[in-house]
Amino acid sequence: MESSPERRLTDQGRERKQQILDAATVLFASRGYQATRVADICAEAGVAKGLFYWYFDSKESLFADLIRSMRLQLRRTQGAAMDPSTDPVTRLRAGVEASVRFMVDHAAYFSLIESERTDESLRPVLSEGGEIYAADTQRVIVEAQRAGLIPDYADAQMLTLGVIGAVSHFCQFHRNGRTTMSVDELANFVAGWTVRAVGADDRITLGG
Amino acid sequence: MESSPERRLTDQGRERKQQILDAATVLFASRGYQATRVADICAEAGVAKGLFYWYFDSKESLFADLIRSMRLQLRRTQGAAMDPSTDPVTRLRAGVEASVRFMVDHAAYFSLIESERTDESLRPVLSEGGEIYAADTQRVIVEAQRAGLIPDYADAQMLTLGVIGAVSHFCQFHRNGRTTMSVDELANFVAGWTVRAVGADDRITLGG
Amino acid sequence: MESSPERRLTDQGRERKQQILDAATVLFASRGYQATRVADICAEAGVAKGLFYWYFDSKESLFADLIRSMRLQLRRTQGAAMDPSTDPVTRLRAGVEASVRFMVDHAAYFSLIESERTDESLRPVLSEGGEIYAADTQRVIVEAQRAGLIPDYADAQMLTLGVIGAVSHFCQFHRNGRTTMSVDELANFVAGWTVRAVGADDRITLGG
Amino acid sequence: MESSPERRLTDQGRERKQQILDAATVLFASRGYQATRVADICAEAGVAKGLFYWYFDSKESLFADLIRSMRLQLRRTQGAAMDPSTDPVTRLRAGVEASVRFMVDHAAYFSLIESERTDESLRPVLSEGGEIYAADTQRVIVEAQRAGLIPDYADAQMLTLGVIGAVSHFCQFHRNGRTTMSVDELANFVAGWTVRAVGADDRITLGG
DNA sequence: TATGAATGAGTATTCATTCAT
DNA sequence: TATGAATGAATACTCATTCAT
Repeated sequence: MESSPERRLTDQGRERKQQILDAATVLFASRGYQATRVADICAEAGVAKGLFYWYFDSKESLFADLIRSMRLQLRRTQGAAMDPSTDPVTRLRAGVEASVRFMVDHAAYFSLIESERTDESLRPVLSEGGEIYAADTQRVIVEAQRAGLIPDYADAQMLTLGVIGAVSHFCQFHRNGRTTMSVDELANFVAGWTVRAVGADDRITLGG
Repeated sequence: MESSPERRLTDQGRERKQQILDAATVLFASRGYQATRVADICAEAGVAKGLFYWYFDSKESLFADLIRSMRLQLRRTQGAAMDPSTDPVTRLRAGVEASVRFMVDHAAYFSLIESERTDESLRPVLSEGGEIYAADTQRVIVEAQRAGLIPDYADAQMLTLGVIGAVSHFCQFHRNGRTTMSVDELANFVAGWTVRAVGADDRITLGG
Repeated sequence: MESSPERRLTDQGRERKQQILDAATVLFASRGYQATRVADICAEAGVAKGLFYWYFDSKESLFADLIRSMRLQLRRTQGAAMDPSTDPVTRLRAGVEASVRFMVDHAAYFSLIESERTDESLRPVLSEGGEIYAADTQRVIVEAQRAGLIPDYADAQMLTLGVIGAVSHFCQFHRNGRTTMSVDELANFVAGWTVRAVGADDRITLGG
Repeated sequence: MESSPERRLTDQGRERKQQILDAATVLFASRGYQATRVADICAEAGVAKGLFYWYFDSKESLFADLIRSMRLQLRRTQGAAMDPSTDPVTRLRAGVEASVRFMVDHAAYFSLIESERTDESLRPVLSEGGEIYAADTQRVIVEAQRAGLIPDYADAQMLTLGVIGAVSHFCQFHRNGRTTMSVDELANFVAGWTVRAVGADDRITLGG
């Protein structure tokens, strides 16, 4: 459960750790969590198997590290995109677009997150940080509802889940080559899709 | 790849096979495919380990059987719900509602399908029948676009992917206890969500 | 260890048993004892798996039956070929030739016997009847020694082992396609080989 | 097919590998290849089961290693015994004697090689190096024929097969306790047997 | 820090044999 | 006699993790 041994790492140490993280990222993304062996990761990273456990407590904890770091970046990116001076729907749209761009760029990580959901041992790790990432989205939806820009089809939480799910799903499709849209087109399409789905008047934001 | 040994099953045989399938369903759903041992399935079904291989070629082939059967039922259920005498958007709405109801009833199976996507060995099995199920949905969307009930935000395939993804996603949320909606409320909500998302005028169908 | 259940077989029963024996013969010879499954034998014989155990106690006992029957036939054939009115070396030669002919005709069985020698479970079965078959050979060698036709290079038992080994070995080579000799040439060659090896004057018997 | 993972072994590593090889040798020889479990080998060697696969790719590959090494040694031993300055028949005799001595000393290995011939999976391994070992024997036989020391009863290849077969057969008998000859007696006897069998004048070499 | 040898629990599948019908 | 469903012991191989150096 715990991520990694608390160690003061030298510069070389940080580098080594990153090598291992990078190797794991590539392999997890292409083969999945289960099918990726610790031995593979070490081989890919060019380090001995024993060293893995100097930097990480376990394969699972490495995975958790990866997920956490990715979610954090996603949240930052999304947050940065939502200009507080704009109206909530515009912010929702901007957040979705930024999320799509980020997810597509880091498609490998996110397909992982989505795919390993029923792995019993990973469930805690995976469900852990979801809410944090969702918080910003939910906030704009609540604001939009208060401002009367979104009807009360459902409570904000449900709409938030829908938005996040849609972003993730469409990015998966893109990753799997099931659409030929460019990233820009995709971002725009998904933003439109979610804005309409939550019940905001599409034209308002388009015209804005 | 192949499902199961070709055998003429007696009534008792069919029953036994079903026992094993049922046991597998329960366990796969709660633990995932990987974490479920053939031995567990047999214990749960109350049969000897060897008998598993009398009815199935492998753990994987049983899983494939399960998926195939579930997809078939889903398609039938959805198809039956779409009254051809109604307009496309109404049919879309009806299909989505039926899908939601069915998926929630069989949540265990579908969480599996969604979750095991990166398991290398299962990828072929899982991607195999996806398109078939999507066909009916895509058809109504195309019709709706031709009838001018849905704008050309995107091509029908992309919208179809979105609809299916939304249904599946919301059902997952329900299964995970992340919403307190009743099934009826959920079905209605998801139908509204998708109809709005594809760009249909929500009121038309609501008023119909 | 015991061969088969003592049963009074009907005509049909005897036929069925023979079907199974025939099937086993073919399969044992081509795949070896271990690699031949009881299920394979039954499939080849066209009977249900359960029936096997009506006619035989076990896979091993069937094998024992096969071996015994083959050895018996070999001994009869060899015995018939050794004309008691001729001198011992001539008889040896005749016996070897007959053995070679028989073994080559039934190469499949004998390669089995030779090959499964270290299979722990088969050792008793396989070593059981060897002496019986050797007895006739040993007798002529003893006679030949007494008659001064063979020097005392070694005791008769050792020479007998050598003769039998040679017959079996050369027949294996023939079976494996390692010689292009015809059966007649082979029989003649092996007879010459053994007669010389035991130390008999080759010319005597050739001229006889 | 391949023997073992390519690894640079430390001294300790070589030792460990040898421990496992030794254990396997003993067990294969007494129980046969099939009946010997990897777990048995490891227990006998006093190492954990997993370590087996650090040094060997599979049970089969270990067996192949064993066979190859033994054949190589046999050939060297035999070759060293055949003094090139002597006549071919003397060399044949010397080679046979050396082979017998070596085989009796390493009876365990060779009974294996002879016995596992029909094991489907081992056939390639077993037939692989047979010819190499035979080459030296065949050479002296050809020379002897050219020198007129051996009549043309048969082509050299057939005679070679016979010689090798005889050596192997008699050594089996010795191993099985079917003769009470000492190793020296056995070596001398088998040499005489083969030299006579190929048709060389026994006395020439005895007098030499 | 770094290595790689060592550990051992864990698992899908096979197959001779038994048994109810 | 005949069937084929049911049993369960047996086994090679994997891989996360630990440890001596």
